[in-house]
Amino acid sequence: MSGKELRPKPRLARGFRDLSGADIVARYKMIDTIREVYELYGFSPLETPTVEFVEMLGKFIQETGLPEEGVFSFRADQPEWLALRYDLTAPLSRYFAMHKDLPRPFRRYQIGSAFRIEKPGPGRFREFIQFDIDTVGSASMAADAEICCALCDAFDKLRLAGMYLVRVGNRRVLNGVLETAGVDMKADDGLTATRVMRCIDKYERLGLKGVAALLKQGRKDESGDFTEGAGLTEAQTEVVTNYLTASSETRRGVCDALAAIVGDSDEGKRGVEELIEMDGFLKAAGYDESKIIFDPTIVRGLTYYTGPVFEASIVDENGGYSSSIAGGGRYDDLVERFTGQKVPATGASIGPDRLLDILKGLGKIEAAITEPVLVTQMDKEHAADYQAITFELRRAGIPAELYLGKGNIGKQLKYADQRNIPIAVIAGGDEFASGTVSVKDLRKGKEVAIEVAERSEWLKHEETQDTVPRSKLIEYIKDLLAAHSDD
RNA sequence: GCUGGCGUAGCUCAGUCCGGCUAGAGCACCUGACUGUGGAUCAGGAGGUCUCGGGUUCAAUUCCCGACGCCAGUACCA
Repeated sequence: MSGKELRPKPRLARGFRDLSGADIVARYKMIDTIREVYELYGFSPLETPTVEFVEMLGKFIQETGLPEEGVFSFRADQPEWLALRYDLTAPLSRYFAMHKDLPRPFRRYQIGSAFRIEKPGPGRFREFIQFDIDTVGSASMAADAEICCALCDAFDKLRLAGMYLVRVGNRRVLNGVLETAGVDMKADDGLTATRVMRCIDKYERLGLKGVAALLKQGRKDESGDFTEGAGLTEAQTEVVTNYLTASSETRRGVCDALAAIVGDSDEGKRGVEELIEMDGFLKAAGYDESKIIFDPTIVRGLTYYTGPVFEASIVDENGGYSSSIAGGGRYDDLVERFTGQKVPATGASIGPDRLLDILKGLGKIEAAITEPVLVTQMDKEHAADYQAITFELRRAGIPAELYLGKGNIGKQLKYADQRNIPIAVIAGGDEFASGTVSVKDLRKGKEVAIEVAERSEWLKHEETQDTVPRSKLIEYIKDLLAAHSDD
């Protein structure tokens, strides 16, 4: 009575959400589908903890000794900073470095939440799931090609065939192009290089002109906010835009076009070579340009990529790329941080939250949850019988629930109605006297209700309920459920 | 982070410009009409520190300042 102002208001921390019922079932279904594909490719599951030392995540600022912004970090019962993982790739590197006896190459898939302190937006949260697949310890382009194929298979299995495209770029090619253009990638700690990546990453949204502006002096957007440019010269910018517009009907054609642009750069030549190799593996595996293409505008914003980079997007009806549903690439330096040894690695990450939104939007996933049969309680003295009926149904494999609240039969049926329960079992004095039970077909009742206005008339509709011998109950309900699933 | 918009019942919102009576509506919820039957209908009920804090005023949900939160755009995102 006095504690009202002490009572906390129920609320959620910014960027977090509750999920329930059908949303979760849909998620499980989607994840299962992808998992089957990954296992078919020979990847096996791995789970790592949600919490890591902030140092393991590489999100630690040397000078200040504090965690970087953007990570959820805290100190619990020890002096060292802990953090919620920021992605699944850094924990994978840690795991690989910790277990020297792992068979190499090490191939795993992992699904789990990652956490980032970022501005939440539509479909963007501070806790989100990632579904990663990686091969650690293989430098072969077959590993990269295979990752792309696995993504395609997963999307196909999710009934997205023909609606997506996996696009592949290569960091080495871009580095080569910049080298040829005379951009000093090592200058100012790679800041210029980073900026160039980020500009190109915005190509889809800003177009060639916007990217060109960003590459040079910078660009003012419509809200008046000025974004600093990468500071390239006119001539250098032209080389980059040339690179971005290199295209061809075939992957091999893109390689040829790129070869002409990278000039004498060894790094660039090697990048083109990698793409040619990938193309060979993809062809041999049977994946043509309808699924996987080469696209120079794919660079990815992250700095750690060292070779091929991938991005899977939904293709809208204008042929544009609307939403990105997976991304990844080769990162040969990530394990080196721990072991000092170069370990080549490549992988990709699907964003299940966004993918699920898309699947729902396209009606590609039915998110129905199985509601149980409800056994209602009418007479207290028959409580044991209701219990018995409920377990009888369960033992027959029929999901069933005994009504555990209080209230008369009307209230119990209302509960069933709200929960979308298909069938209610009703038994009172009449039924017990004659050794029967009544079975109410709530779904049919719902259909009938649409056309009936008068209550008296609605109660007259007797086809929604049947009284059957107790011994026939299971059989009757099974038939009824089967009839439901038919339509 | 920056710019703009918005914070009134569980939800969607009116009222606020131009300060004043008991702050409203729809949906949802609860009770009853209906005794052993969901929906619809009808009648009734409950639910609000009008985001929070300060200021102006006889008087603030309304005007002013600040904080926080939400939405949109933009930036950032190993």
